Amino acid sequence: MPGPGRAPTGVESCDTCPIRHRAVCSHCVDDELIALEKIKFYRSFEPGQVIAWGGDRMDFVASVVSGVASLSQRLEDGRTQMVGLLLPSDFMGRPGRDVVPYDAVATTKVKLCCFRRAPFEDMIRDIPHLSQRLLEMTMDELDAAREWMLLLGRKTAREKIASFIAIIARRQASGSPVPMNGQIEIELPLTREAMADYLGLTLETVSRQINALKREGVVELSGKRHVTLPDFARLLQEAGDDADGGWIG
Amino acid sequence: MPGPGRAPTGVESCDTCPIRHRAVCSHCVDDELIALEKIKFYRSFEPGQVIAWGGDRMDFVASVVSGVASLSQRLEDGRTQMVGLLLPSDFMGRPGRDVVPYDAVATTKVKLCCFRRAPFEDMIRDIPHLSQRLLEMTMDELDAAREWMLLLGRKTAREKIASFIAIIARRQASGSPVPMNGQIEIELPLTREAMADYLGLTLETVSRQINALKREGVVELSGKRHVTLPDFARLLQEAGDDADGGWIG
DNA sequence: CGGTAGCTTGAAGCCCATCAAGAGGAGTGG
DNA sequence: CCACTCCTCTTGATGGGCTTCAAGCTACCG
Repeated sequence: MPGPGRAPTGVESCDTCPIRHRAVCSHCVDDELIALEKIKFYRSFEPGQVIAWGGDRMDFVASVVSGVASLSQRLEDGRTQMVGLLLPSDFMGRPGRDVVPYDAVATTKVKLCCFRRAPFEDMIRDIPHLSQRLLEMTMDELDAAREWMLLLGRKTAREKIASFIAIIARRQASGSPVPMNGQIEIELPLTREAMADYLGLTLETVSRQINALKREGVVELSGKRHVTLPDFARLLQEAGDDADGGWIG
Repeated sequence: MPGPGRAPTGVESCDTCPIRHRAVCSHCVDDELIALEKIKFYRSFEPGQVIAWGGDRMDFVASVVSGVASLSQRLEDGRTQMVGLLLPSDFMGRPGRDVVPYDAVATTKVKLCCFRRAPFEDMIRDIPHLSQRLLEMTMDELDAAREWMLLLGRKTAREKIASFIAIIARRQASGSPVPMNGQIEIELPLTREAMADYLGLTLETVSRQINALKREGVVELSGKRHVTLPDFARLLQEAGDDADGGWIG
């Protein structure tokens, strides 16, 4: 296991930050940003590295700058359910609570923009632009969690896999709507096992269903992780959602 | 189906409101409360009555004053998953969005304290006490949703039922921790079918598992809805959670 | 080359869904 | 009061989808 991810970074400015306009800081203006920059620092993590164990104290909150991290819960006997998938611009941690409730793990190389907890909590209180953006993002996460609950509770294994691929495609398109015609290329950011933990399945079932979709031409695989989608509408149909993907405006 | 639930209420004051200290308004002080009172009105709904259909415009947000309401998502073929269970003091609706993404249904007699959308959104912007409380509540809901995801994705039918009963017991204890010794009496606020929609099961499985727990003395039933818990620790054990119930500080 | 991590594939079995029938209780009206 | 209906819930029988257990495959790295 690699050591702690304290990054030996030089100075990095918010001006050139890739998530400047989507992260928790996106509504902030000049002096607010300067105040944030004073309490921020970067940390990097390697794939598989644990960012925080459930139950640990965590003395910072953070935005994901690049890479993918997951939040997981675990039952005593080891059964694991992923409950959050953090992509660039997503926020990690909860102001007002210093103990992490879930295991946070880097699933790819991850770079975090971290804010020390105490000053960040003060700023949440004092800077409406910050707390309002955090409220928006938390509500978006709640919507996503509820979509996810529908998947976990009611979809078949095949639908779960198709839904997952659709979710990744949409999030990698990042903002702009996914074109319904034309090829779409995506990179799965999770292992089969992590996908199983995301979807409430076993890794064997994940493998079987992915290969079933491949055999039927719904997806094409190059290597284990790279996926080509020849017909996104077909994928959505397999996912069991509405034609438009069931996304909530 | 009964008509719309516009309540012919007389004046009702926040001073005597049962959810005054837990709802979205709980941090508000004198003049803030007066401003809220100007835009509030009450509506009541009968069991089974639809509060809002998914896709509808909703021109208010609301706090649940009494009773229980549910939020549900539905796939095209009719499969239904409950994604929210709203008990007294819970908040309904999302500032900044006027279309409801889920079906909202009263599962018991429900009384809502409603705020007209537009002025409420202005107040969210202008009154930090309001937006900060809403942020807290939204984060609590997100935590609950994630606990729920673990249940949906990884627990057995038996564990789901035990977990559900434990959740209801805790929420009816409302704040104060559930005593681990002594009898606990609860009232199930849902039909078997609604429980099935909550838990990602069929109503037959719900019925079978409840009666299995009864046969084994984990719960006692009087009528269909009233439950006595002779040993709460035993119930938690059946739920598969940690000894303390897996609640996140 | 061996070792390991990630993935695929096969075989067997169990948990839960599905289909079906009936019991219990509340409300209605004769 | 009883017959009737409707709704909720219970119980039984059957089967399928997914898990579990097991083995082998592929790529990568020492």
